[in-house]
Amino acid sequence: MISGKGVRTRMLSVIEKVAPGTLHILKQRYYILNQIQKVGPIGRRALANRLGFTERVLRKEVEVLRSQGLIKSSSQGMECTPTGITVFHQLDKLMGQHVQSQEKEAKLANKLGIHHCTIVIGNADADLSSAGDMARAATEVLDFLLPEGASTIAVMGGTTMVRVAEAMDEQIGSNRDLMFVPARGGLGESVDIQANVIAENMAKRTGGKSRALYAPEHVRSETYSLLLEEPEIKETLELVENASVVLYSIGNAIDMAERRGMNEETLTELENSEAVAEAFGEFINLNGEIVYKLSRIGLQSSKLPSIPHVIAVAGGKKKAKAIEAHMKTAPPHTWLVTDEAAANEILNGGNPLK
Amino acid sequence: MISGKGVRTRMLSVIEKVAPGTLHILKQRYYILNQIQKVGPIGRRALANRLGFTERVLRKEVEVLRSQGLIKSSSQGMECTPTGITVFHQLDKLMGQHVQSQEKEAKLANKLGIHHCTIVIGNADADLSSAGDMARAATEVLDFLLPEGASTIAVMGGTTMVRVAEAMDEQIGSNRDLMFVPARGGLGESVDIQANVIAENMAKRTGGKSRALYAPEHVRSETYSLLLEEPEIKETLELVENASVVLYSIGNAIDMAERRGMNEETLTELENSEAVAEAFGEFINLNGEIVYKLSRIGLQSSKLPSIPHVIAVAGGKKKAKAIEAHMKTAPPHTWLVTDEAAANEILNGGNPLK
DNA sequence: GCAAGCGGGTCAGAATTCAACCCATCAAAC
DNA sequence: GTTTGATGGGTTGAATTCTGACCCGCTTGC
Repeated sequence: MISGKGVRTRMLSVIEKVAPGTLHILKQRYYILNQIQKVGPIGRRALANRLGFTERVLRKEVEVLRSQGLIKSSSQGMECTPTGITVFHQLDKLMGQHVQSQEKEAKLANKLGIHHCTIVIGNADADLSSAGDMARAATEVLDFLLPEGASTIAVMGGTTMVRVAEAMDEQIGSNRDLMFVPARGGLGESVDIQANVIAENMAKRTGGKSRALYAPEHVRSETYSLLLEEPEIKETLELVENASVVLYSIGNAIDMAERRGMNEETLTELENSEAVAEAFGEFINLNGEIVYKLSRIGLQSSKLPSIPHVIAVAGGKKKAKAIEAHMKTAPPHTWLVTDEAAANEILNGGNPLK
Repeated sequence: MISGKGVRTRMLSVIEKVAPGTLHILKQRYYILNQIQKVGPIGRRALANRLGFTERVLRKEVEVLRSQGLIKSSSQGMECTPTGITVFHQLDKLMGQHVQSQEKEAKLANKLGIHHCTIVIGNADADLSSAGDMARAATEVLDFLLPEGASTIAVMGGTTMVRVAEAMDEQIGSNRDLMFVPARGGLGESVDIQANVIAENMAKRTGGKSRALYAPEHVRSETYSLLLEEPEIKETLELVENASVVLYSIGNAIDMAERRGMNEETLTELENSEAVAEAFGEFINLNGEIVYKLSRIGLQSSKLPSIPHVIAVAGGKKKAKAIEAHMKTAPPHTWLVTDEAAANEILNGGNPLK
């Protein structure tokens, strides 16, 4: 028998699939109703500041809510009507797990210019449990976004992704026909954290299939074009381009460069160009500009906008700058899974009280 | 225990309340997916014609659906992906009763420039049962739109509204605190079909409250302003202006004029000005322009855009022209409840095959 | 009385939507 | 083999909406 919670979750999932962005709108208005109800009569500017919205955006939302008779305005500020309170409670049940840290998630998503983010408790730098929590949260997001039937999921490598793979189980694969493919060729990492291995591991855990993508890192351009014509590689690359989800992590530029054993010269180059973040083998500076690129085979970050679902997993205070930089180039529908330490750092320089 | 259907209905209702317009979007895409799946590979123009959308609008919708991986395009046209079929079936369960006549409702709503309409089987001119069906459909729409808690409903008079009142029961009133008010003062009708009586009847049937609005029809302007200051009238009028729903019917201009015993002179005037429809005591021509107005006390049609929910009930082949004319001035969020005879007449001059 | 905070108004530029085209291409009919 | 019709996709300009940055009059609490 289907539980009420199951019905609701599945239902929102379908709606988000058919009308992408609805969940975003519902979340925003949920946060607004929640705050208005909790903080009592409050003004537009104060509320906008609280939720990290601009005044004008919040104003438009508020106008809708008022036209629906959910809130009313007076000279003291805005407050919920009885109808508004009732609707809020229903909405509360409806949204369930999708609104946890609530205001903080809204503020963070807003600041980063993306629609959704999930914040788990802790600091991935310090305690291992929050890394596991992020991984679990990532699989929940995946479970929410994926429809029944066949889907292709492009995955990247890295230690974070290893954890995500470990958090997966046959629940994800039930009623689904999943194909995991590495989003990029080898990036010089050690074997156990390579995308190939992770894709295979995910497939094993969820009862799905996987493909490998073996492509040497440094090749001359003639070899490169020949490689792309290899049937096996070509097929896999097509799968990657048409994937319905891409699952990846964001790293610190210097850490990643070292882990990948890049030479002294390149390291200096990266430092000079002020690279702070790495994702998809691309090193970017604080402005989100690509300053160095590894391996041209596989998914480029420029292709992300055309992938239906994009899930980024990264946490820990030390990764805050990298996340912030990366999100400047990420498409708005990117779903970030992070932890409180990173969130606080991004929002207000690490001060959780502000 | 809450049935699955109940959960779904209530849930969509909450979503529509918080994010008005969502249901409209879901419906549109439901119709599109439905057609694409049923008719097989089909082109943009052919599909747009089928559903009564303009090509450009359908194109935007289709682009969203494709970006979500629900449909794919080839030189033969568009068709559903396996994912799309699965999602459609889920959406089908989800929408349930909200999509009955499907394509026809979409076409009609589109042609009239409104978001929703409900079409019941039959011809209200010929058989009485479809008048009852419309009334029942209207109460269902009301049940869907109304939140829990307190709401004010402004109602008009007329035989159609009498039927709507008869279709109401305590189900509508459960968990709700309803107040029915006449939207307008007396319009010269016989007592049993006056808004006052209908409001009282609705209140009785749903366990709610009602207010009366007694205001003479023809008054000099001094008397008029004095009347508006009468506490009892003033209060009721404020309730009307702040109503969350207005429920009314549309009539044929000449029929209504006769029923209200208007004099020969005025009748001639109406004929000369080519009045075809009447609603809210306002007579309008084919272009939706007001050519004559009864009673200036109460809700004006110009105030409709600011009322959260607007439900119009009118059917029968003879009312087609009136409905069409009236909808030219009605706000887009008006929800029309009509019958097949009127719908066919409006869509293609009465030919149901076209 | 006064300042702070409130809702609401305004206005220009950016972004998006929409209609009305045209075009190369493909498939089926001739 | 050619023609014809329908396909998806591109483009352009008008209309609309969104959004940011203001200002204003008002109420409220000090």
